Amino acid sequence: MSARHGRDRRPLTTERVIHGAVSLADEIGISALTIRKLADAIGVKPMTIYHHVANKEAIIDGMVNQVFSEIDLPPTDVDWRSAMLVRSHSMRQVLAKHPWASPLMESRTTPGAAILRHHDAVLGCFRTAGFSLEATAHAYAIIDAFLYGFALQEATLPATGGPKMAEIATQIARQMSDGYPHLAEFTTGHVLQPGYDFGNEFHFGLDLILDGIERTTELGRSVASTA
Amino acid sequence: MSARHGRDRRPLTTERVIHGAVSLADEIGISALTIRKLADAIGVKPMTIYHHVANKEAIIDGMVNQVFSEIDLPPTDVDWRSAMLVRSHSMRQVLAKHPWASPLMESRTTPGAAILRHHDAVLGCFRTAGFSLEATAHAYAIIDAFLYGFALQEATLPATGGPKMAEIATQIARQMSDGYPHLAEFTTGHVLQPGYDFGNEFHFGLDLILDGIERTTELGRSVASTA
DNA sequence: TGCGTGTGTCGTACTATGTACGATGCTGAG
DNA sequence: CTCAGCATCGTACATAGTACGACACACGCA
Repeated sequence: MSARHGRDRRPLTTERVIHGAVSLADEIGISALTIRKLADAIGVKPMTIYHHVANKEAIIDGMVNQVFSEIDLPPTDVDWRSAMLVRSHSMRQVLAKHPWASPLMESRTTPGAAILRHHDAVLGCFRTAGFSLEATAHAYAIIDAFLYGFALQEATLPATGGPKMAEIATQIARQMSDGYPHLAEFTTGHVLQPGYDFGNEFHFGLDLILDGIERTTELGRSVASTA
Repeated sequence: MSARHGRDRRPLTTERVIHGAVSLADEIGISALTIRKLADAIGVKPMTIYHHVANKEAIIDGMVNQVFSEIDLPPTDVDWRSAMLVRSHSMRQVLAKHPWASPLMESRTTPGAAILRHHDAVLGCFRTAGFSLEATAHAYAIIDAFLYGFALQEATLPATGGPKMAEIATQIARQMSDGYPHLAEFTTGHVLQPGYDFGNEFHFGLDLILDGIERTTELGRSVASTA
């Protein structure tokens, strides 16, 4: 604890501000992240922070950049599908660790180095595999839409499988049994079942999308259409 | 203008508060939406609002509920794929009209009637088409992940195709031509090309996903695998 | 007709937040 | 030892959400 809040003799750096902000946001959420609490967490007074960042927006920019830096880049020594599996799973993991990040990742107008490096690596993965620019755009757009959207959904789950969720859902289910029959059926018959884990939907969805991309890039090969 | 800010003799209602909040958020963004500005917009003093809603959170809840109510439900008189096309395109349109909504749609812990009705209708669409509960969960999860994620990406585009975007992108491209070669290539060779429109990725992605779902539900039929 | 009652509206004010401004203290070069 | 520069901080202001109580007006009843 004293390490956490203790005064550090070394001068504060921008990195320490950003790292502290990310950690604090992980704990209390981004909406509760205030300059004063952040100052407390890193052991300085509020105004000290402004000697290292221009304003709170710059802190958010730095936080997003750090999140990107935590995502594994697609490996260059395997086929594109394996590479995208690696980076997608890594991205899901990172976004689950920082639930506040998903809505911010795409909304930064001043991207940092880690963001540019990440996008460059993903684009390079597709291009190296022989994707046209258009096919690359298609693939990148749908994969990232899925990743961000899934992270958004996953971020709101109250500790998947927790007992409190079951209790709440049961309560809700009772009220909606008439009026929302399908919702009631789905909740009691699937979501509240013992083995249910929303996270499993990730693998299904990602495989489906990668399958689809693979198919569209195989136009020259002998592939049966679904007609 | 006098209609906009003029005092309305009829008593204020919760609906007027919510509608005003949605309109104002569309104009100035959700982060700039304050109680005082909202009060101005609907022609009352700030504290009057609190006679009709408990707090700002309740306003957000109501706003999300209204957004859901604007989304067309999947029609019940066509096949599931056509029905999902209708509701997906409607959802995309609504989320594009309310760019602030995407991050909030899935984060409400107290869903309103329109939200429940919407989810019930979508679940019913799949169940009526013969989807198992598990297949329904798969389909719903991946489709909504894509819809939310795409809306998130689309929300940040600075007026797709606008001239300002091209200027900015060109400036960025110059700086990143060394260090981010693929990003530079992609930007100048595709994004900045005349006919480019990110919105087109929506149809590609949605079709790919619906194709994939269709395939997984056709296990009994004669479909050639990609082996 | 006059009067209380309740409902919708508002004025004031308190707390929390981002952050501008200038003061203070420490550190290293001469 | 001195002093200049920089990291740190104290104070203060504008704006945010909203608690509390006052006010106005319409309406049922004597």
